[in-house]
Amino acid sequence: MSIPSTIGRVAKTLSLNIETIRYYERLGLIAQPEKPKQGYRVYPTKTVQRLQFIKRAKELGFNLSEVENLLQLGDSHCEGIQEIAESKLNTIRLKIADLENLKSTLEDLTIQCQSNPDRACCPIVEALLPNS
Amino acid sequence: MSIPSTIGRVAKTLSLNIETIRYYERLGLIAQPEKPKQGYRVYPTKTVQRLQFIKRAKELGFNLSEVENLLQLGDSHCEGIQEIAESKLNTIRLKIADLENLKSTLEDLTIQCQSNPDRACCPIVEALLPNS
DNA sequence: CATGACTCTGTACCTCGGTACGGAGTCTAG
DNA sequence: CTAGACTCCGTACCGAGGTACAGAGTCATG
Repeated sequence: MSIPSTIGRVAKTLSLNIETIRYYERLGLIAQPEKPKQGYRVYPTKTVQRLQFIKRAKELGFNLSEVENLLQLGDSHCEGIQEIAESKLNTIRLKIADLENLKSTLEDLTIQCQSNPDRACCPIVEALLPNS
Repeated sequence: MSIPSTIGRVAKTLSLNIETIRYYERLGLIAQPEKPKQGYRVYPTKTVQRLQFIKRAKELGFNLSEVENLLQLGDSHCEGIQEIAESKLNTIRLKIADLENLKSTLEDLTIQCQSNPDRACCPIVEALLPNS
């Protein structure tokens, strides 16, 4: 028999807090797993993967309700998925474009900084604002 | 004489809450403006731009202490700026790369979805996880 | 000069995303 | 069989980022 995936083990392998896992369960982001051994949660691989996905999505800056939406993509049966995915994609594209803007502004800025003869000035706020 | 930029007007033009502006002042993100007219804050253009910048940066997913760092770029005098800017640039580049990953995964996914003959399945969680 | 709109300061309160803790039961290695 | 580690549930608490008063003063318009 393989060692059972109890909450502590899952938490350790995913680098999540035990309480966080239970918190996600309370929120309904993951299902409560079977609790055969006198009430201890034992997690199936699917749920562990789901937790892993939640973690990854959060690191990318999605909040928990957005994560919930993303997970719906996997839960539903190819119906209405197109729209959810497309709108999520648009959000992502916009975010990338904005970040690209900010990136090139900052790049220009550091170049200006490097070739700056006097060490006063650095009109950065002025440089950043025209983008918006 | 032009109409004075009181807090309410600034809030309205930037779509910020009045309390939020005062909150940023408490945090030191913006300076307390002159208060000539019997104690009413009157905002110079610089501060309004600064607020605009804060808002923009926040929309891009920076938290307030990161925003503070970004603002330091504009406040300081070309000393030590290079390092701050470079590290901020790296953060941004990583964030963009991550989002690009997620984007292409989602794009593949929707294509798979479109060409899916039966409307069951949609193995999205499985599709997303291999990236991590 | 009064009425309504605006602002002031200070403090209390709210949501989100967790985190910690108490008190009890369970499991396991020696 | 017992000590220590793990888990259960419920509730309380935390930090970040605001948001909402209350009670008082100010300004602008008829």
